[in-house]
Amino acid sequence: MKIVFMGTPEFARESLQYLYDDKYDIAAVFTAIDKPRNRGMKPSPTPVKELAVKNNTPVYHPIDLTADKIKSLGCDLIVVVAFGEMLREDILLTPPLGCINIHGSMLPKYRGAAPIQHAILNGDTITGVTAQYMSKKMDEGDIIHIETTPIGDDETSEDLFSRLSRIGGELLIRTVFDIENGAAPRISQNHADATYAPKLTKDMAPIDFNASANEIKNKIRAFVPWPVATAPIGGRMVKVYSADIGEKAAGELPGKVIGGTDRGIEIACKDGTVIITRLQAPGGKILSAADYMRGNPLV
RNA sequence: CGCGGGGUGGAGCAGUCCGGUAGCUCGUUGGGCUCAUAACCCAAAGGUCGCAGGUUCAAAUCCUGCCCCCGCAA
Repeated sequence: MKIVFMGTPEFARESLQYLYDDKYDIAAVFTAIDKPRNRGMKPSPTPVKELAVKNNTPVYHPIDLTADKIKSLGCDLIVVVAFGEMLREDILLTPPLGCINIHGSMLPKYRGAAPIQHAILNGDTITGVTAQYMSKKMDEGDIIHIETTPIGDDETSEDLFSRLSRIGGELLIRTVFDIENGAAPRISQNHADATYAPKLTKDMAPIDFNASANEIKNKIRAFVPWPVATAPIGGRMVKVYSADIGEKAAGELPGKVIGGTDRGIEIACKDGTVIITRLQAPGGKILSAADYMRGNPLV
């Protein structure tokens, strides 16, 4: 079983690690080009590239991605996990066993770039990982397996990412095994139930306090570790990393900083209050609300 | 050489522009008050002001070099 793996971020790295651990023959890895990242903006390799190099696997970039190239690699199967590039149809048709993808939601829910964040943003209590055969259109392929998992009340996208990346890795192994043995199901999606999960952007970060406490808390959880929800406190925008729902009834003007308690910084919203418990001032570290309040004004 | 913010008792910050005995909130320790308290009152301890060099009668503060942390990019 010879596999070509395509992926870019941490989430994909985990899946690739599972393939290595199970001794699959990785003919080549495709990943995004080294991009300027981190402080200093120096070009650095993607997590997938780092792992591939460590395992002496040839690394290619999207510019090398042609059907001829895939043919020359002689692979049986292409595995795509969070690659960030669409595959053209001629490439999809090249490997004898097809192209499969691991997606961070229960398809057809949350097709698109940010399924994990949107599941939390919407307050879902369950999500999952889908293994699908890839089709021409994004995340519309036939489903092979779905593995579900509950979402915790205080779980952030960061937490869920790390859990789903492991679940995804295990699911991938199971899926590849089934394909190898001709036992993989193929269930077409019910397109009428499809929802979409577009990429989050920075301009979505400011919290709208005219929303309910529940919606605000979900947004805060969904936006960690990026782009991180923001709120105006003490005359500047601070990043909010966690919050609880207050008990007070509605009444104050939404967005008004009511005050600080031992639990955190309480801010009015549409149907009550939210209590910010961890936050980060511009240029500063992430602090508990109690630490923050010792040296920073609330108004 | 990409851009910007920051490093000050245990925690979070002010003071730096305009050099002149290091301050605030909290914590810690001791004492007091109280039926009682994480509340209140009194007191105390605790700091090479990131590191090194320079200027100066005098440097947290001005100059030079370095280290570390945070944000911008996804």
